[in-house]
Amino acid sequence: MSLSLVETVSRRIIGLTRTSRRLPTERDMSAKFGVSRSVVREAAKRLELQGLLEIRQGSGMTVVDKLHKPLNGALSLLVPDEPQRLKQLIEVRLALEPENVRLAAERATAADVKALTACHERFEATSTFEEQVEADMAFHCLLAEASGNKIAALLIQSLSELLQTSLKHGYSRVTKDLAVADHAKILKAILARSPTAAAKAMRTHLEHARTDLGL
Amino acid sequence: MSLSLVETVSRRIIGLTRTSRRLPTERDMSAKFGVSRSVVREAAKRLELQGLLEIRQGSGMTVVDKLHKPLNGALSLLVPDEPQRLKQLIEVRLALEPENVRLAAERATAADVKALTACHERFEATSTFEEQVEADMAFHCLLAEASGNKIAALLIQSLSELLQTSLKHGYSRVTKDLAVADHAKILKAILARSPTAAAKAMRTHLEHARTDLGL
DNA sequence: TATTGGGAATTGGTCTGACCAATTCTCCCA
DNA sequence: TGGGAGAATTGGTCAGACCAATTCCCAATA
Repeated sequence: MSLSLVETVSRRIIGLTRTSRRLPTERDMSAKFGVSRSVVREAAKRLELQGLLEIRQGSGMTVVDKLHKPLNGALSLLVPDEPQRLKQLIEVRLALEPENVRLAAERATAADVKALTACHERFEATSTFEEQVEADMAFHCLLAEASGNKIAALLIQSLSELLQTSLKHGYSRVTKDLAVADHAKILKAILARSPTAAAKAMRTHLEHARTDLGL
Repeated sequence: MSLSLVETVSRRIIGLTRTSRRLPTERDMSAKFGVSRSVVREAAKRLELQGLLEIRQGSGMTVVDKLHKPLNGALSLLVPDEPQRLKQLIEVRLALEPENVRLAAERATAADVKALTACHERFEATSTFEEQVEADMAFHCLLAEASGNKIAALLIQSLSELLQTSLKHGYSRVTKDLAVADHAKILKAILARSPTAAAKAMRTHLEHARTDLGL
């Protein structure tokens, strides 16, 4: 069973994404690969759905790195009900994130720590709810990156985006200061290279978040 | 900003997937929706990539329920190196699965328990490595289902399939009996409605698995 | 000289119809 | 009744035309 043309062209386009932020046009790639424009379209659309490209009519194709996007789509389809999805998202984070920060306490690089610290300071300075959610989620994503586990990082990125989307509908934060304090404890534990303290602080933080959201 | 035709047709096709296991042909849907065949193709291809359809040349389109597939694809692209991916998969499972079985101990239905028991017995009866891996992974997927958290279930399904794919390359099991005993302990803890014991048993099991794989 | 607006060019989105490749169905023969 | 061959069906690819969104370029005005 040989590869379909679309699959073959998809792989060739992935090769192109490795060397340039902008891709040739559909027509150019069609000529270059010796296939019809519809095959190029299908291949490109596949890569768009996989989070590797962004395609704009009249503008062309940009290479992006959003491999978590497919999971966003899948989870939205899986649990269409938003409150229910929010509840399950929190549960999964309660599983994943303590372990992430435990690993982060062991593995975080100087660059990780620097990014986390900067993000934490940014969070402290936020004023609108939207800014708070964004900075909060960004901190969590950086923690997952610091774990050194790419799969965990992708999962958290997806979960965080879905959470952000859900939180845009009908929620408000009354306890930002508590979250800031929680994050500080997590960061402190990581700086101290104390996995157990980091995991404990994260559990506490997520339970606070769960309470905050009335779940 | 209005929906593209492809997006609109995708949604209409999703509607069709709710009522039938087989879909009309591209040509039929093209006529029915009043759009060109290429739009129907793109819409159908999107749903295929999302794990909702299987499309066969000459045969047509079958509705499936494989929402975890997009994540499989994403993770394969994210961590192309198989040993590295295996390592990270185990780490993520070490985070997710103890929490899954903790919830399962609280929430498992009679049907969950029945399915787990049957799966466990099937695992005991396996002889080839391939059968063992399949039954092992099936047990884990059922545990995640029993947690009542659909998101967790999807994640475990994806991780399990990727694990299975990886294990097809150059691994062999020398400690099936240990795995069977581990599973029995997990099942027993769930039957006893003991979340703490279940989580502990799962951690032990996964550490055994990690050792087994030499990671 | 710099900025803005309008029109042309470019790029993706959709359409149509033709033809190719894989699967299924039907009919006929042993 | 079962198997094989050919026809029909279904998805995969091609080519070219046209539509819709964006970018680019040039000219006019401040």
